[in-house]
Amino acid sequence: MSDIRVRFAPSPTGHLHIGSARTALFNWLFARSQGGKFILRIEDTDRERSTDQYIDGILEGMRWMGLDWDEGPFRQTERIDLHKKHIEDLIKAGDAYYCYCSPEELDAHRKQAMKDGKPMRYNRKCRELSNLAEPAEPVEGVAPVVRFAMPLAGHIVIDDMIKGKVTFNNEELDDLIIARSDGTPTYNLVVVADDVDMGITHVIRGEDHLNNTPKQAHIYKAIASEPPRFAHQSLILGPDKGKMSKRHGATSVLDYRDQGYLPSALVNYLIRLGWSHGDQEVFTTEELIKYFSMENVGTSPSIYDKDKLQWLNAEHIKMTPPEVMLRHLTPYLASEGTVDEGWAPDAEWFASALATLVERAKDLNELASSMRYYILETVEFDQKAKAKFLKPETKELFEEAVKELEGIEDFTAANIEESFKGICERREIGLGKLAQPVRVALTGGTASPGIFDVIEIVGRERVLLRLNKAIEACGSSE
RNA sequence: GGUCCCAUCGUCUAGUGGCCUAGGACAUAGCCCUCUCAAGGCUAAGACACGGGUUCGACUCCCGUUGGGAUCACCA
Repeated sequence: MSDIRVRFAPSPTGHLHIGSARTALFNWLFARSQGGKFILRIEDTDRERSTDQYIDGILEGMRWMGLDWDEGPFRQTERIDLHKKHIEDLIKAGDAYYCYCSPEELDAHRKQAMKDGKPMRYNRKCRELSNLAEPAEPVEGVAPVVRFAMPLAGHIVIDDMIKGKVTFNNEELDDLIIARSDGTPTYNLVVVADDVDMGITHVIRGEDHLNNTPKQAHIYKAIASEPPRFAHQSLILGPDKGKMSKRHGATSVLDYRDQGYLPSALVNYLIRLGWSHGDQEVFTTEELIKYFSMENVGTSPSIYDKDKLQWLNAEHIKMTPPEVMLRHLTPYLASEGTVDEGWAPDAEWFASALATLVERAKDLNELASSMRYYILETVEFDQKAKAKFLKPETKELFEEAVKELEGIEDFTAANIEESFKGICERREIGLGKLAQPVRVALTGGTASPGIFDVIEIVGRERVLLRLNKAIEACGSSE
């Protein structure tokens, strides 16, 4: 056990984005590998855009990925009194001041600064007016915001666990708003206050927050606390090196679930984007916990590569034990109505059926649809396959196969193979001439696991039933 | 534009001054295996952005250039 405490703090203004999920994962792994605590906090201070529906989605996504939290979920909006107290204290201490500048005024300043090629910072008009000791003269009819008074000179060094030492000049830092004119606190105050209050020791987040860090570090100091350690991970980019967006693939974690990805595969992929352990590519989540270390986190942004994710998914499908796979696969089967949620097949049968399928499935949707011909009573023929293989002249072949299969004593793949090879020898045809039509008869299509395995797994009774249906489908020669 | 970050095959990366003729993986191409589809095996092609230093010696350290990214809200 250690005193390490990290947090994941999503804002519920959208789905659990793949990039946020990666941040959550880094935090979670750091906590789990160091014996620390992982805390979930919902940053819902943006009342306009936050919804409970998004919160539910985020929690669902995290549960699906297996990112369990030790404390929370806390909601920032429930902690608003604490935040307000901090703001009052800051004002009293002279670290913050009221600002009566109107949004229009500010906007005009920004535009002018942009035009002049100057930094777009607040001009600190009200700070000078208030001289920090006394509040600025209230302006009639204007509800003020509260700004944090940044140091005007000197510099601050952030010793980032990933990026190393990053230096910022204090004069570059803006007097950011910590309370809106309606009195509600804003993000930069709230994160710091909550992180202090929750005893967060390490802040691991996306690189897009790096520029906020010096400002927050000063707020930490002002509310009498040492800043935590920071670790800023690089971002995930789309294939065009721009921001990862829907054009590049799914951005919501739950979409990956729906597309048939195994959570362990997504986790594996996401962590390998910017972290490595020698030449190893495939990791179980347990291995990740064992090997994860901040030192091996990369510094450069990485591009999302769907192909590699897909490959990893296939690898994870191959290595997931049957009993775990059953749990993951059932919802996909159930959504097609193939089985119901409580499906409990014979464990041995399921394991051998799965073993034949696992080598050829890229995702769980594919796996489920192949599984159907093992589960259902009969199959529907693919029209093209039927036209090509279920011909009148095939009838006779099927009839012989039926007779042979009826005669096999021990209905195993090996015996079935022997018997089928006998048919082919007698008829002087290649195995393919027999296997393909039978494959269509049993699976409905032209691609499947080895035909002898299929026959064994489907079982004699259903095989004969389907073969006879196929004979009917062959029609008669005319 | 200011500030900050980043820079090895198309992509993810190994590499911490000599082990580098730069390794692995995905993707690509060819071959093998084969009852279909996969999986698998083998092989091929493919990178240190550029320019200066430092050093006996730079992919590795320093500086600059170029290129990419992030950020600059009464959003988080």
